[in-house]
Amino acid sequence: MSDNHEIDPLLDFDLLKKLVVGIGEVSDITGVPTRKIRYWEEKGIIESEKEGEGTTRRYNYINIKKILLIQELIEEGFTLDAAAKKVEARMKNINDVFLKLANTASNEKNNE
DNA sequence: GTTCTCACA
DNA sequence: TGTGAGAA
Repeated sequence: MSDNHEIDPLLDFDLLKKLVVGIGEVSDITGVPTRKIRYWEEKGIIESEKEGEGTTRRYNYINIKKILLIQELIEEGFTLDAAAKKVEARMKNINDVFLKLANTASNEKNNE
């Protein structure tokens, strides 16, 4: 217990992009059993990336986030489909907002 | 460690 | 909706 990162993962995009782990790690971190994760993926609720020639699933931080969010919603009583739908909508909305912010920023830049 | 499939609750 | 077990 000597790893005291003073960095904020949410602001370190390089770190975020390096956070691509196997299903075992994801299961370990999120507490969601590997079989559950595969089950969700089988249902089309989440997507994982197959790394190169291997068949093992790899998960980036977005997938992990998705798994965490869906798990929380399910624990709150939502069905799997409902939880997945909500998470999808939330992530899309967030993305849209940031795209608008990016456009606003570039517009102000061009305006000058 | 990972994958899949069949079966069961 | 999620798990157990067997096999590769």
